[in-house]
Amino acid sequence: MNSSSAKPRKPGHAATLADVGRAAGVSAMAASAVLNGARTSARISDETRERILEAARQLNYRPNATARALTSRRMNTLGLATTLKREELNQYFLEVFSGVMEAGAELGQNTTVFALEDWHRQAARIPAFCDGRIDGLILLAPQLDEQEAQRLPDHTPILSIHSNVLIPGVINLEPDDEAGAQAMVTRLLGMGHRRILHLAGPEHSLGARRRVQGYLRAHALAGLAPPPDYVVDGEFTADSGRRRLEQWLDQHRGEELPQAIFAGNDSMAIGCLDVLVARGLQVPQQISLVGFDDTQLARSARLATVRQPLRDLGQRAARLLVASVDAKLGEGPAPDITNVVLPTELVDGATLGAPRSASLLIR
Amino acid sequence: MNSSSAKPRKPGHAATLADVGRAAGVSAMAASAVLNGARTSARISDETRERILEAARQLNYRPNATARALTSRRMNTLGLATTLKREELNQYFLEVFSGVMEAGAELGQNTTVFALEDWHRQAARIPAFCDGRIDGLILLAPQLDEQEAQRLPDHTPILSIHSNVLIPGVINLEPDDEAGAQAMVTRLLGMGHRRILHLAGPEHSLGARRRVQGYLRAHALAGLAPPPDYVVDGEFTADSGRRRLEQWLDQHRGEELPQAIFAGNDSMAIGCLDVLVARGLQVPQQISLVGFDDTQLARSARLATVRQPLRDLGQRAARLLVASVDAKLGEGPAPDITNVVLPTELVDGATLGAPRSASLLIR
DNA sequence: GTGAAAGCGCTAACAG
DNA sequence: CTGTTAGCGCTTTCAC
Repeated sequence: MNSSSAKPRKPGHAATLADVGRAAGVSAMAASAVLNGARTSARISDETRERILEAARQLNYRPNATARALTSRRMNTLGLATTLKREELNQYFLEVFSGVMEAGAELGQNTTVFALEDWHRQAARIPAFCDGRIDGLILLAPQLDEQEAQRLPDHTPILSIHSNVLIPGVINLEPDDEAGAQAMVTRLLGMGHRRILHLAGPEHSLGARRRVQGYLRAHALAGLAPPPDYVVDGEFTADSGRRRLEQWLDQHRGEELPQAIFAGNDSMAIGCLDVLVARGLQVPQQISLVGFDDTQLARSARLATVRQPLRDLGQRAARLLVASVDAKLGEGPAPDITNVVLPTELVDGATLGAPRSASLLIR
Repeated sequence: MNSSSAKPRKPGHAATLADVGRAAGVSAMAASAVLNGARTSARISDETRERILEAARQLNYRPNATARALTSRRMNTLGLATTLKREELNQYFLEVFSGVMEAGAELGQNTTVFALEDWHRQAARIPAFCDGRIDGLILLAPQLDEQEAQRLPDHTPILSIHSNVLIPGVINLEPDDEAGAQAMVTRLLGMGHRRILHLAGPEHSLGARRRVQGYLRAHALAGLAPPPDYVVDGEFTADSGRRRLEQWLDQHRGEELPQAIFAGNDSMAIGCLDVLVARGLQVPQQISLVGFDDTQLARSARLATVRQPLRDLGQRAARLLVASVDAKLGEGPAPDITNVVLPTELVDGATLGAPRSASLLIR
């Protein structure tokens, strides 16, 4: 047996454990024991161990992750499922993703992203993600109905962020949408704003609905009622913000211009800003504009907004999910949490000012 | 043998091929053949096939990706390695990533992201990514020296975007940095700007250096020379843009204010904008500001910038990489491309205007 | 101290 | 047409 010559593999093949063993003149599992620092390795002679380590170094040995996963039932990879539109980058995703990556990396986890075009249309793809390539799955702002939620696989730990429905057995993390919206609108009202247009997110988004509730409650608590038709549904994208505001302004031509716009999220606010600038309206002198989320867009546009702790949400999600995975593999206690609601806070910006005193009509 | 009863597995285990076979009263490989639609399956009786399909449906069978990968040597997953700073989200990454996801998804590929803190310090981690969990790796704006490049594993196809060095055997995609910078500066000069401060990216970034070259060449071609100390190195982050500009302005107090700032990328430009606004300077009436990249930040801040086709870069990367993977597995020809340079284009914005006529001193 | 054997879930190449 | 066998690379258990 040519056990001495470490035969060079043609490029295209990684060295295997057997290769290392062969090169070191030992069995593959002796190599395995040494390279894993397993307790078995204590019972291997120092000389042999050295030879094995040297051979591994020479051959540039890297354990194959898929083979390892097959036995350990673990890939050390987290999945993050989200909708990513072709047209517009999702800043909300980027913030959460970055938190997941960060906390995941600290726990030795990689992150794989699954992009869905639409939760309802593609819900059937979710079980396919849980085919062993990831150990746990984070659903980012999923919109599933009861039925779809029931069909989620139960052999892979799942966690949702900002979910539309509470899914049994699935931890959910979310910001306090209603309180955040209420605080922002209360602030606007406190500054004297009375005609506050709310460009809301989509009808089917629970978070969007809660922000509307906050908007309404702030008014109610102040003993006020928003003007009629002052809540408009949109899509959580800049393009939607742009189009909906245009449309609304066209429909309300000749009426008094709102004193402020409270957009359902930062992207929509950016879309609104485009429209206002295009119409030559001065922000915030003639009209104030605030968003929701506190993504980087808000910071770059100097937008006043409601901060939700997106990065923190992502970090917590990763940590809780890893704990769930550990628990499933019998390596720790399962997190005894089901639903976490994180607080929001108001963020100042250049787009928020006192309401104008003069009357200004939409044209 | 209790071959008839599909014994319900305790949750926590996915159904295996053997389970399906057992439930259908056939062998695992009969099940495999049917479920893969392999040509072998043509030779299985319709009745058996039905039973197998039914059992699979009942058990909610999903083939295990890691087991499959072990034989097929393919995970259908692309890796994307990048630096992600804790403090600041990388918009450049988001754009490219989104292109990779998009084109990858069309080819049935998932995307796993690997975050490095620093290319040099963590270059040694790269081979570990290529341990079978991904089929090919994209290096996003890597900064490797010759030695580190040599140590890249050769058993996994690798492709770089905007690489610092041309790595043998690694396809590289990049924008035409120099031409883009030159075009922008030529435009500024054409509008009458003469004192154009260039806040460049880091010294060790080839892209940043090329942008400086473009800046200088534009001047040279116009028969002009930039004022002394008008090229300043920075870090490609908003924070760096902020700090470096502050610093520079402090050092040049009492001198004439630049007429324009050409930032090395959009993030830096946003940082500059913060400083200018904080100092009460009007953009673009008193000073123009332009960036580079055309990320979403530019759009939200209405920043004039140089567009590099980041998304397209990502898409091409994914397609070329998949082709390389196919080729490696003997399923197609290898792409015969080594280096692709994509054109840039100028993007208008609200931060670019004619140079002020009045003199204005830094204070 | 070290090696042999079995198995993770799947597929491919054979026999029956 | 169907079942058996072997093996992908690794780990774990158990003899030696």
